[in-house]
Formats: sequence, C-alpha cells, structure tokens
Amino acid sequence: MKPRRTGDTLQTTDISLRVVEHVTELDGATLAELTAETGLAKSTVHNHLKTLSRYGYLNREGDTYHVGVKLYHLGNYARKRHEAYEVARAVVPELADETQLEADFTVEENGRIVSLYDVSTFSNTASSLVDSRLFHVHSTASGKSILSEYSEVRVREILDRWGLPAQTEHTITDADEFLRELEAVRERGYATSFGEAIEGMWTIGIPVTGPDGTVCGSINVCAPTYAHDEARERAVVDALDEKAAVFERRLAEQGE
Amino acid sequence: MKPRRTGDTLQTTDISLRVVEHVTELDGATLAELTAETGLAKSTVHNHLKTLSRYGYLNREGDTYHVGVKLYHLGNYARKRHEAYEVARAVVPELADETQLEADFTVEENGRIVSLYDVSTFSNTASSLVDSRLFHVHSTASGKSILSEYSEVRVREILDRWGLPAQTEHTITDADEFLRELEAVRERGYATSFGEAIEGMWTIGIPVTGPDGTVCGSINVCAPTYAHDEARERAVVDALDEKAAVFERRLAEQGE
DNA sequence: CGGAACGTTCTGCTCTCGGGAACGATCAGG
DNA sequence: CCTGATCGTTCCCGAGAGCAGAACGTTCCG
Repeated sequence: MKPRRTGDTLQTTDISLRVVEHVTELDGATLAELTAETGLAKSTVHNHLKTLSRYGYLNREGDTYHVGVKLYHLGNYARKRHEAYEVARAVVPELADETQLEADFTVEENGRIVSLYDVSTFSNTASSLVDSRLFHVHSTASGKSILSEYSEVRVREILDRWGLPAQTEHTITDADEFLRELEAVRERGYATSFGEAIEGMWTIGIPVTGPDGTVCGSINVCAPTYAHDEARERAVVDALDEKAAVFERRLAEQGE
Repeated sequence: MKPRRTGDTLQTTDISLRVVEHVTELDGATLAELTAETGLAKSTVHNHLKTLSRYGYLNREGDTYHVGVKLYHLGNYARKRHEAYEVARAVVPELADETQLEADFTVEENGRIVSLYDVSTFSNTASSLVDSRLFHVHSTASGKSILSEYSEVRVREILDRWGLPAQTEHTITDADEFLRELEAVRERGYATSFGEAIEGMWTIGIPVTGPDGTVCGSINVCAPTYAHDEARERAVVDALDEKAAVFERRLAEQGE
C-alpha cells in the first residue's frame, strides 16, 4: 500500500527509525506533526514515540519531541572507532585552512558515504542539515574516489543495493556509465562531482589508503560551482595530493 | 518470558534498539555473538541487523557489525540543540582545569541523566563505556542536583517511571528517603553521590539555572572516593559555586 | 460556554515478525 | 581430498504484535 514494499526489512523498526529522522528534519516535532508527516495513525506514532523515548533516542519536552543526547554518546563512540579518525581530525583542518574551502574526510559504510570529520566554513545550520544524511556513492566525489579502488563486483553490489537515483540533472544514473567514470577517476587520480549530488555544489576527492593497503576513506574539498576554473581545480588537487600523502604517512605511524 | 514484560512499548523496536546497544557494548559483534547475547533466534537477529544496517545505524564489516557513524551526526545535532551546550563547552574545561578533576555538565532527558559535555582526565576507554549510558537520577549527584529544583510531583513521576534500582550497596532505594535527600541538597546548596552509582566513585553537582528561571542542567565534578576529605569537598564546592555563577551569567548573555 | 485541536487509551482484525529447520559456504583437521 | 563443525542466509508457518480507528479527557481558543 505504502511506497515501501521491499519486504526484506522490518516494518516496525523501519517506522521507528523514520520517526527519528523526521524529528531531526523538523527540528523537534509534536505527535500531530509527525502523524501528518508520516501518514500513519495517531496511536501508531504515539507508540513509537513512547518506545523511542524510553531508550533515550528521543526526548520529550512538553509535547514536543527532540533527538536525545544519548545518540551523541553512541555516535561519538562510532566515530572514534575508525582507525582514521584521529588523523582526520588533525589533517582536515589543515586542508581547510590551506585551501580556504570546506573540507572533510569521508568513509563508506554499507554502500553509503558518511563524513567522519568535517570543517565547514559556511553557516553551520545549513551544513548540519546536510551532514545528518548518508550520501550516495554515485553522486559524490568521495563516493567515486573510494569506489575507484574497489573491485567491479563490489561496486556493482553497492549500485544494485542503492540504485543510482537522480539527485540533480547532472547525476549519473547509469551503472555502466558510472563504471566508466570510475575508470576515468583512476587515470586522473582524483574524483569530482560537479553539481551531481546538490545543485551548485562542486567537490573534489582523493582516496586515502591505510597501512593494510586497502582504501579507508577519502579526503575532499567542497566549493560552489561558480568558483570553478581550471587553475583552481589544479591548485585544489595539488593540495589534496599533498594532504593525502601526509594522511597516509601519519596513519602508518599511528599503526606502529 | 524475558525480564521485560511491560507491554506498553513496541517489542520489535525494543529488540532493534537493544541490538544496537549490544553491538556497542561488545565493541562490534557477529550474528552468532548477538544471538547468544540476546537469546533470540538467528533469523530474528539477522532481520534486525539487516534493517539497522540499511538505515546506517549499524555498519557491516565482513561479518562483524559496528555502530554506524550516522549516529554521530544525529547525536551531534542533538547535543548542539541544547541552549547550554556552547557555554558548557567553555566552562567545563575551566572547571576541570582548576580542580584537576574530571568534570561534566549533565541534563535530564526523559527522567534520566545524560552528559552534554565532559572532560575526562582518566583513561578514555573506561569513560567511553560509562558515557554511552543513561544514568539514573537517584544515584547520581547530577540527578539529585537537578531534581532538587523540581516539584515533588514531578520527582515522583520520574521515580515511578524508572524506579530506584540498587546499583551499589550505598544507593538510595526508597522514594521517601530520596525526597528527604533532595531537601538536604536544597539546604546544603549542592548534591553528592558517594559511591551510589558506581562503587568507589564520588561526585558533587550543582544545579544551573537558565535565563528563564528554570534549572537547565548540573555541573559536576567526579573523583575517587578515597580522595575524599572535608577540606577537599569544601574546595570543590567553592569551585563549583563560582563556575555555576559564571555559567549562568554567560547563559544570560548568550540569550540576548 | 462551546468547539476545535491534541494527546491518550482501548479494542479488534490482519499481517508482520519471531521461531525453527533446512540450505550453503567456509574452514579446520584427519 | 573428504568430513564435520560453524556460521550466515533463506524459507515457511503460526501466534501474537502492531496498526488503524474510534472514543475519551484535557487544554486552549473565540
């Protein structure tokens, strides 16, 4: 009945997690707002809110629900767990500082892209909205950069799982075309996304390889598309190349 | 059959969230480990892992599941949402520095206590385990400190909801005794927990009042019980008093 | 004072989800 | 190279959980 009809995911958990997401997006929401947003029955949403609150995932203030701070502790732990976290925390600000652009380090989790550490020079309200999301691999520079080091079967697995939805009119929506793009990334040595994920947003990314020889993430720089020109692209790529080398060296040192 | 038999919470979501918690506690876990840990059927756990992974709450690496970094973004947002966050980030390190002890700022959410910002001077592995949890109000200095400003009905509501489980042999387990303790806190001006939440852990907390006149959290200091003596307690309380005043002033300034 | 809006509670029907077993793949040891 | 153990995956069925809808209680308007 509802759009979701995959069947291979638990519906109840599905709804719960979606409620959390809606609460985040609405920056706090009441029962009535959430029933309107989700299209579910009042009593249903009510039960989910109750359960989520009990576990500290949501926090009720008056009749408004907000995301619970408990999630911070879980998430902080998740972030620190990554081998590259400490290095990213040191290197990403350097990169942002040198290029005077937004910079981040991203990793792939379950076929999606998520930022492990970022420095946003722009307004933090706008970026916080973007940051809470998981990004698609096919539309981001970081996704292309990381997947360029994966085998074709692994790439196809990810594409099959998540598809290649069009997010702007520039998004690559064909799997074969995407694979050719990855080939180009390998030859060029860096990946770009020119308004493919978000209209007007231009990003460049380079894969970072861990001491074990496998790619562990991607360092990226982000700018508005109107700031693009050949010279700048070259300058940014040089900075990224240098930082990627630094990153990998420090990762190796840390492993000792 | 299982200990949980309240009935007023969604079982499926319940299990899902508990799986996330187990994964955290085990610092990454496989399907087999989680079935053993939860006592559920393999296929059941499998379904939950699948669903949680799809939403980025968990991340599968080989056959091991870890907490997903997406939670960091949700949690970071939850933390920054609090009016007191920015001030806490500034004041708590000062307090830790001056007292040379562990310090934090905590808030109450859904009748539980959670840390909004903390500086741990001890090993971060041990504290990270503690930090991911929600604390009970009745056994912590921060809980007493915050609840000392609440009305009796509100306090009783919270106690009814969560009970007063004995966490050490010093934990207050009687509601009336707890209310008398709150009375003592109000007279004394600060709250303590002497090994009531964790054996050997001594904490002192003072409530912080926001510009609107209601309590918005508690600043606390934490030390081992063997470090306790009259003089030190007096010194710590003085430091806390001063910092609480600073905290409230900055909160008011920020509100302008 | 009356009605609208919202959260809460209750009940019954349906379909989800949990259990169990069978399957497949991987690995270690004889 | 075969065999048994271990672990993840898939399938199927029945029980009961969870969703919907309506009724109730409260608050806040005009």
